[in-house]
Amino acid sequence: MTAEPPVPATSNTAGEPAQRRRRDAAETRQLLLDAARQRFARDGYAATTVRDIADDAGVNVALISRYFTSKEGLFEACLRAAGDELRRTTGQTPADRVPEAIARHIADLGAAGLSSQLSLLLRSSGDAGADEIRRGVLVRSSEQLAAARGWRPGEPGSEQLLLRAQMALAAGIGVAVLRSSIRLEPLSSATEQDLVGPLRDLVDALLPPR
Amino acid sequence: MTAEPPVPATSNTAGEPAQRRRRDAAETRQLLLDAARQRFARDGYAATTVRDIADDAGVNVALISRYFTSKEGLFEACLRAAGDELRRTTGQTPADRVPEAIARHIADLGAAGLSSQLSLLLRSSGDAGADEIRRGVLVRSSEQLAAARGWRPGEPGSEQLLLRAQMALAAGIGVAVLRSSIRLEPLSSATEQDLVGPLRDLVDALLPPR
DNA sequence: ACTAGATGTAAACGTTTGCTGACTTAGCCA
DNA sequence: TGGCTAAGTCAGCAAACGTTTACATCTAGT
Repeated sequence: MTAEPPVPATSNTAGEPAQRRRRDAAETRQLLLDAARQRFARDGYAATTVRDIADDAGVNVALISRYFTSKEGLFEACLRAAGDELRRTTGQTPADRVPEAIARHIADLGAAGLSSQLSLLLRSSGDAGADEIRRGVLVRSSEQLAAARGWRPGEPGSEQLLLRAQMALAAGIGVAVLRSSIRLEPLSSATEQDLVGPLRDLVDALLPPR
Repeated sequence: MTAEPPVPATSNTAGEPAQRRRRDAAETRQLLLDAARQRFARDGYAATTVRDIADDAGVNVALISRYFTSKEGLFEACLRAAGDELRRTTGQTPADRVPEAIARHIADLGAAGLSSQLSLLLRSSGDAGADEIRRGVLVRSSEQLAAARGWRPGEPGSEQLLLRAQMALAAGIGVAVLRSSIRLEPLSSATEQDLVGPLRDLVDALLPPR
């Protein structure tokens, strides 16, 4: 679980460390982020304890407070990371490739956990600050999604387009949760190839290509 | 666990009580169910305390243990109620009216809380029993949804249809949560009329009418 | 009217939670 | 090599949690 073989101190100047340094604040931070994202996405905020996260990361509990101030702070950091990831997808993807990109996100159940980053956006912490971050992430992503199909801010009559983009986003997130958290079969065992077809139909129906 | 809830023992012949009887086990049970459903759907299982629920219902905390054995038992009861409601929709609705039915569920943010019953299906309690109930509800509902478009159990090649039905269900639940729990605008303020069009496009794209 | 049992109340129990402060250890440079 | 600081450890606190226990009060049947 945790026992890492002792590693001699390396005077690594530039190269990425092949082995983990025994004390490395940046890496510890990242370990906590990864563990927290998975736990929060799968079990929700309130059901996850800081001791769970610390154990998963193989790190002492007190370091959560040190690096992220509080459990809330850790959650917000996870949310920001998921937001960056999602915005990268909805922003940098050509309009006709969006279904494939969403399918790739949803399908990735692995340790990288793109799917869990999606599920995270559905989890609430009860904290106003975190809720605002999540809402911002979702608004920006849906706006980027809508913009690819012709939506422009304030333009009359294009409000419908934003609404439809948010529904597409909701659909993607719903599928991700039912897959990775609820583990509904056969949805849970479906491969990326199984998902991309229906997702294309779904996205094209909600946001018709111009 | 053996404790069965005490029988209501109301000798009410026919007429519904115009005013609440000062002591009425059946009504107290229902008050707890309603309050719990809303709380669980909006805040999740772990974030909801039994004291919250009891206060919302205007009832003493200890009565949760009396009528539902435990917090878990109350959650399972909520899930069963939501399952009955959902099965009624997916089962009794003509195939071409499914989008309207889903839209009606999602749109209903009121006290009746059809929307919260949908959101509830996305919430996990961490308990194996509750998870099994929820999975059963979702499986049966998606099977009914798929059957309306030609799916038959075990029929080769129709597995795709079940997968698509589950994705449609996931989409509906995702929209419900983003609306009622996350309160994402403009999705949250959209009316039933705003929702039914996109939902029809979505359902028809995933499950083409035969 | 009386009583037994159903219904509701109040207070506390033991556990788990997030978080903190004092402490120890490792890494780095003079 | 010493020593200073960053990084990590440890034990424990106060609050909140679900649940239980002992008690009070209402209702229905006789």
